Parts: sequence; C-alpha cells; structure tokens
Amino acid sequence: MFALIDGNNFYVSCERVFRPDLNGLPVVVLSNNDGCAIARSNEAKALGIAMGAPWFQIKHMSESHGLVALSANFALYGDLSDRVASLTAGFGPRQEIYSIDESFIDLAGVTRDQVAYGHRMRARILDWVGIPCGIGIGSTKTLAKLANHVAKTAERKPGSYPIQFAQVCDFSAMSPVEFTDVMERTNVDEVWGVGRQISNQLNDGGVRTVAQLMALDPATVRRGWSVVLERTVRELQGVSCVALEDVPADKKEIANTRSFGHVITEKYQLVEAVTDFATRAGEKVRKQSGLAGLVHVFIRTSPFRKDDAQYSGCITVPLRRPTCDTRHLVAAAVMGLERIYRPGYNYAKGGVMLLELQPDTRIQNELDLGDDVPDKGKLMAALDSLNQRYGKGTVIMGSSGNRGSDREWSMKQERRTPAYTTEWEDMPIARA
DNA sequence: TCTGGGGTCCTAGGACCC
DNA sequence: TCTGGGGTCCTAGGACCC
Repeated sequence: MFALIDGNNFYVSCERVFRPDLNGLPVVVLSNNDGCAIARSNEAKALGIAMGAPWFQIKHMSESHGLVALSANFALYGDLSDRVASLTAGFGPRQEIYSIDESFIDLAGVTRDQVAYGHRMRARILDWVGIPCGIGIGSTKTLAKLANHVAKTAERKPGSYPIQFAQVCDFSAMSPVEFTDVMERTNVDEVWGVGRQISNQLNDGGVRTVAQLMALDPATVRRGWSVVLERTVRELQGVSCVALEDVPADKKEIANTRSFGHVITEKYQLVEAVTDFATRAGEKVRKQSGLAGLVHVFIRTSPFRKDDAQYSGCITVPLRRPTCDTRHLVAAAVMGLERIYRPGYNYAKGGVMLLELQPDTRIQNELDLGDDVPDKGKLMAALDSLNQRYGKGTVIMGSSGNRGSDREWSMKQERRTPAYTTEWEDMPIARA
C-alpha cells in the first residue's frame, strides 16, 4: 500500500509559513523575471487564474481582487521541502521523494486504520513544518496519486466529492459503491500519465471517466496507444507496475536554461549568459560525481513577439573526453554559441544542457595530476566550496567572446572523432 | 513591456550488419 | 534477371511529469 503526501499549493504554502497574513488572500508565486504564475493559492484558483498564467495578464486583479504576487524564492521552498521529506521519511519503512512537494510512502506495516494514520501524518506535518498536505492512499502509485487528487479536490471544491474524503482519501477503505462513484466523477485527464493529447484521444473514443478507463482491456490499450498507457490502466486496476524508487537515480541529463527577461541582441551578452549556464550545469554534474560527454547549447527568439523575426539555433558539441571541468564545459558551450549565433535577432531565451552523463570513476590521483590541466580536480572542488560557503556566483568563470571561432570543432554527426583541443593557460580563470 | 525551468520514457524510422 | 529478413544501434521528436 502506498501513500502519496503532497503539499497543497506548495510554494504559496511555503510563503505563508513566514507570512501568516497571507492566509485567506488570493496569492500567486511568480516564475523567474516575474514572468508567470507557477503556484496559486486556493483563493487565486477560485479567481480563475490558470497555472502558468502570464503576470501581465492577471496583474489587474491585484487592484480589483486584492491578488498578491510574490517573486519565487526557490531556496526557501527547497529548505521547507527537505524538512517535510525528513519528517515523512519516518512515516513508513520506505520513501520515494518524487518532487519538491511530493513523497510516496510505503505503508507496509500500517495494518490498522489507514485513514486515521493519514490524518495523524497530516497533522504532524502541519504542526511541525506548517505546510498543509493532501494524502492519498492506494494499492498502486497511480491509485495513490489519484486518491491524493480526490483528497485535495474534495477539500477545495465542496460537492466535487463526498466530504469525508477531503484531506485524506484512502481508496482501499472505500466500499465498492463509493469507489465506483468516485471513479465516475473523475475525468481521465486527472490520472497520472494521461495528459492533454491522450485525454483528447480517449474522449474521442468515448472514454471520459476514470471508471471507463479502468474498464478497458490492457491489451487493447497497448495496441491503441502504448505500453505506457497500458501500465497506467493496469495500475488503476490495482496491479502494481511502477515500483517505489527509494534510491534516487543519477540524472541522465542536466540542464540550465533561462528566459532573459528582456531581449538581447549582442553576442557578448549571449556569451555571458551561456558561460553562466555552463557554470551552473557544471556544479550540478559535479554534485552527482558525474562527467558529461556532450554539451548542448541553444538560443532562441520569443515566439510571443509576433513581429520579430524568429530564430532558434542549437548545437551539440562533443567533448574531447568526458569532463566535469567548468573550463572545458564553458569553452565547449561558447564554441557552440559561436556556431549558432546569428546577428540581428532579438534573443529571449537560451540554455546549456549536459548530455551523455556518466559516473566519474577517475581516481583522485588522476584528478590531482590532471590529464591536461594540473590540479584540475582541486580547482573545481575549491570553486564549489567557495560558492557554497559564500553564495552562488562568488567565484565565476570568465569567457572571451570570440574564443574558439577559428578552432577545430565537430558537429554531432562526427562525435566519435576527436572534437577539438583548447589551451587553458591563457584563459582568465576566475575573479573573486 | 511583460509569457518558467527543469526532467523521464517511449516510439518510429533510418543506417548498418550479416 | 531474380533480390530476404532479422537484428541492433542511434536519433529526433512526442508525450508526459512536477
């Protein structure tokens, strides 16, 4: 049996822990550059504000409806997320931290009243951390997710579901009649793994409710859609196909991408941005003791600026050998940028992704002696510890804009061949 | 004027091999 | 002149998740 514990309107709830005056008010948390709403309080949802709504379109509600908008504070949310996860880890023998605001708990060993246990878990999190949660319980992860949806919706929208399922909803404790009733009230698009496309396709085929989806033959679903949806259907039928993953896997890709907030046109500005993206990505890959084999860079204009000429450029640069050294990553990223930059466009967004990640199995000796750069490992370790102690960006890499433009390089298609060489001695390494 | 930032998995189709 | 079929690997793109 699984429980899914999910913080309600998580970012807003985090803000309210330190700003109780925000309780009862319509509140949204805005993305980077205050671009759009990425979390909404129940009151804001009731105003009809959609997930991802651009701030400039809902701004007027701050006048008319007292809407409060906050710039995101991800450090705060990460910290509160850790506290909730540490607490919930004790609620069962195993835990999977699924996202910043969700954990699956294995309820093995909880044999008596699971609903009462759910309410005690919920009260404990509210008391100790201050975050209100919804708790869903089911025999598979998909059912637990769906029960969680019922728990939250029953609380937020009276009448949507029987009120006794609000806050904590345990499918396994329902009578068959209650269970069928709930499944008939729930649309297929609420199911974990059913998004807009598949939902539309199911609706076209006359399958609108979860009750109908559950009744489908898994083999038919596989033929008509995919093994993914087949697995979802089986999970709804109570056959556990998705295991609890209590050991987080290493990332297979690491990305750092941003909208710039305002358009930029000059190459040197993009070089700065890409240098920063690659630096952040390097920190992340070293954190998981990994090496990257490829560096992918992209820049693009804004599709929302209809009058602008549109351009989207990307390139995947192979590294001569897998590395986690910021200097190599930055050099490759800037080199890629040189190839894809076109003057005369208004760039709105860019990013760097590290691909073909692999574990760093080199022994410390190699790192210290360096294959091509002396003390490479020590330098990166020093960089990371300085930035961790004194704050992000205390020590950063420098880039010069036209480096690499005349160097040997190779496109993705040729990635098995040695890619390029760089010298480091003449590079500005860091500034404090 | 202003529109997020991450990730994963699956599939189809082409290249290539025997 | 006739001209198979199975298998693997790789990649791009779609769909989903938070």
